[in-house]
Amino acid sequence: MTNIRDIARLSGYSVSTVSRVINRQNYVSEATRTAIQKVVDELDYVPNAVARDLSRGRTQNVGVVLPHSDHPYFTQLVHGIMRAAFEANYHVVLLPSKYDAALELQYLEDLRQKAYDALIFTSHGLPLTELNHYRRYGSIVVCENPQRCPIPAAYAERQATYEAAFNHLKQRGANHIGILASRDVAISATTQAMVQAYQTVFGQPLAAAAIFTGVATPADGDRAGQYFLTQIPTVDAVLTNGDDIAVGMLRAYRRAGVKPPYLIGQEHQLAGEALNLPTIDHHFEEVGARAFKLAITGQTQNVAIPSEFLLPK
Amino acid sequence: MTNIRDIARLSGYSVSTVSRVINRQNYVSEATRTAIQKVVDELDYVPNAVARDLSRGRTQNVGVVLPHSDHPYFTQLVHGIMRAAFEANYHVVLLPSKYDAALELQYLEDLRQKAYDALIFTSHGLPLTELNHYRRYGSIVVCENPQRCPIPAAYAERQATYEAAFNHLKQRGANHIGILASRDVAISATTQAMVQAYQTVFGQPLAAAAIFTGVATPADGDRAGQYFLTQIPTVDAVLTNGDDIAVGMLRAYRRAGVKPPYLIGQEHQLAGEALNLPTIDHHFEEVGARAFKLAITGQTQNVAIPSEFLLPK
DNA sequence: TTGTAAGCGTTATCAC
DNA sequence: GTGATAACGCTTACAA
Repeated sequence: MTNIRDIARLSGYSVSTVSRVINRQNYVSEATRTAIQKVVDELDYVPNAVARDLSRGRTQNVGVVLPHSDHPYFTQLVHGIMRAAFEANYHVVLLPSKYDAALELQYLEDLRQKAYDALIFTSHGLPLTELNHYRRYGSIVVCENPQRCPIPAAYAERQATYEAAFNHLKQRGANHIGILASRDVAISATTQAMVQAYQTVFGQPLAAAAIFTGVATPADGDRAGQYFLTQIPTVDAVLTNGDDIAVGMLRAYRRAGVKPPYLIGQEHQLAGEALNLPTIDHHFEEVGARAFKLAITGQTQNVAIPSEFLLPK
Repeated sequence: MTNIRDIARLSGYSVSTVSRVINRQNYVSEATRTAIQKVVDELDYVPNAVARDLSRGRTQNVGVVLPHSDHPYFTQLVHGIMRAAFEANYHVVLLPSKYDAALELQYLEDLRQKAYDALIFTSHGLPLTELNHYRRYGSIVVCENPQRCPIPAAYAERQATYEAAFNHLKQRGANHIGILASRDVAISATTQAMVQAYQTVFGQPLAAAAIFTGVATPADGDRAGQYFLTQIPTVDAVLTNGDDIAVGMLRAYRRAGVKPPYLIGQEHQLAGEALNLPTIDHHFEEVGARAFKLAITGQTQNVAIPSEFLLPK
């Protein structure tokens, strides 16, 4: 592989002059520039990107940790991150984690090894304090409300919107409500927000049996439907964790020939619109863009983006 | 920043011995290993990832060029690529292109500069011959049928499936058919496949007016609906380029209070299932995984994955 | 305007 | 088992 020293030797100039030419800097005479460019062209030379990164001490890479890549939460977030990263001349590296603590730790170690300038956790299994500990090695941003933990964060402000959704159900006269969630209330801030909003609106805690967790795909929604059909048939309204998931749930009721409960979706996907479901738009693209900006500015700051409760048109 | 030479100096051993310790290699005495490890721990030392990449001459990065990241074709493809990349210990770098030739060229130049070990084009604006030209600098794979161009490719074999779809329409007695496409028939192999399938099934070319292009989002589907409503009201069946897009198109008819034509979707999304639309599953995840494998093995080979025409259950 | 030389932090080869 | 030293390929003070 031909390198900058080869060009220097063959052109008869020094390495630094060659460097100036390939980086289009000043202080090079036109004649010199032409002579060096000629050799560059002849040898089909280009500078090595990795050597540049090493020399500069940064990569312009931002790692994005994703538990899974097939959920709208993550695709929307990634989309927002990419838009902002592109504008700032950064590259987005996708890091699948499956909520595996060992993997998450590996990515933190990669940050420490300067493989990325910053790391964005769209979600995570490790405790926030653990993530926070790695901030000494590089910028880290999470996409959730970090509460008392002083770590940079951009996230959807869900509480008020969940309350609006439950108020909507209350006004419709729903009196036995279920919710669907991705992860258990003990470990997920999102699930906590839903449960908390229920309590605020209805003045009493949500029964544990009314919370169906482990839901990430339409097929899970179907399972949830079967659960409510058989275990809690009196449920008359369900706040699901995705329009797609609501559709999966409806499938179970349709199969059973039973009138489904009133469903509210999330993520503002098309499947919901097709069925005229109310939904919640969390504006995750905006969240992603803001997360990226925090990541490269390195400010310890929290940005909350308000969600929106949407009734079908 | 503490580096391997610091560790060598402080531990009293040489750089090479330190290197052996941090890379867990043999030929190091237990005592030496312990002594060096102690200094490593004290100084909180980790090797620099970029320096390693430079020294090794490769990055374990694969770049994935995406015209846009919000279309199911791309998300499914990326998902498949990520799965395969993860298994092979590669990292996926997302490269947005918007079909911009200058950007695509930039990414090819990045490959040439060894920023990536390989590049996957999920779609592209540049001619295949141009991409092929850059293969001398690194592995390149496209996700379409490259026809006569000898470039590695993994793609969905659509022709037979489009024919199945048109045959389905024929049997239902449809006699005025429209199609929706992302890009013009002149530049898109996908659009060509649809048009060609129509001709094969119906024995005559599809009228140019029956092809509505520039469709990528549900809103575009809505526009397409308005077009057919006002310009070609006799259309009684449309092969759309996405379930989501079909839903957008239905919206236009619903607004106008007009019975919509019979719609076929694509991508096997949930929106289609909600409305009982027939659809086409192109198995893009599998395509992505195969594309990745071609990318790292470097074989000049074409892999065609058959699509599937699906009637609603 | 150009050149020298010291980084950047590893890995790999070969000698001892 | 261990160590010198040469790559890897570039950027950037600083000197001339």
